[in-house]
Amino acid sequence: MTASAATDVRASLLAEAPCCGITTPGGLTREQAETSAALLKAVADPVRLRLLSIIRDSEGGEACVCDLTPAVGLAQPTVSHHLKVLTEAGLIEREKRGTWAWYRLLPARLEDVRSIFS
Amino acid sequence: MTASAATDVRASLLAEAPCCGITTPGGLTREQAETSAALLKAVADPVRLRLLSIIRDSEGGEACVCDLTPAVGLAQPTVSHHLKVLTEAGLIEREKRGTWAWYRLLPARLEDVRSIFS
DNA sequence: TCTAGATATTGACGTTCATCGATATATCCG
DNA sequence: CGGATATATCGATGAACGTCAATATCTAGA
Repeated sequence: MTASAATDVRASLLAEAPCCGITTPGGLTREQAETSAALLKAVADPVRLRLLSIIRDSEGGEACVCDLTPAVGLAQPTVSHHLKVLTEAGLIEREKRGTWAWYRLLPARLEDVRSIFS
Repeated sequence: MTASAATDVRASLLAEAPCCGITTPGGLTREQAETSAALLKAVADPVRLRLLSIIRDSEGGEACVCDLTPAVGLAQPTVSHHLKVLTEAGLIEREKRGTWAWYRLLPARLEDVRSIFS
């Protein structure tokens, strides 16, 4: 039996299912779901939510690691790790000024998060 | 040294930090962050996003496990597990009719997710 | 160039999580 | 009652994750 034949078999089994009407594929493809879930995973952490919140409420809309580390009460490498996750998700950006690294929100990406559930 | 004295010491160290201005506490408390993160964790999974999507797009706004299991292509206990996570997060509700269990969205809770980033 | 301080990276450890097979529970029907 | 079907629970397993200590990298200033 070929792979596509197996797919057809499953489709027909679905059609015969006693409790179900038409099987809707759902508006979300596997790829879309994985993309959205990856973005949501980046914000589904209490420390990262607090980091975003602190950056947003900081004067000038930016904060350096020397602010963030004591504010969340975790070790500096841990904070650096969380900032990296947020940066790779496109939610914040990093600007190095002198010895310090300043982080700012990227509002467009936060809008992407909102749009997942709209 | 008492615990509160240690807190004072850390506060003074913060005030002395060379790169920082006023240390803003951020609009989010530890508890609020944990509550929001718990809700986000429930939706930060590709399978659960697809389950929500399929339920939303199903006729009558409800779907049974016999629909959902083949639709996501995972084992039935796995789907049951994800539905339990969504139910405990308050995002869906379960109604048993005969042998089948039907799941429906709870829009108010989805609004809670949206409000986290508004 | 050398030292000190700020941040990033690495490696390890314990926990949480997604998944599945086996099994239990519950409902319908003959 | 007994068999068949739908769903939930249990237990195990491997992967992903959060955290930290140690270390590396980079910059400013003497």
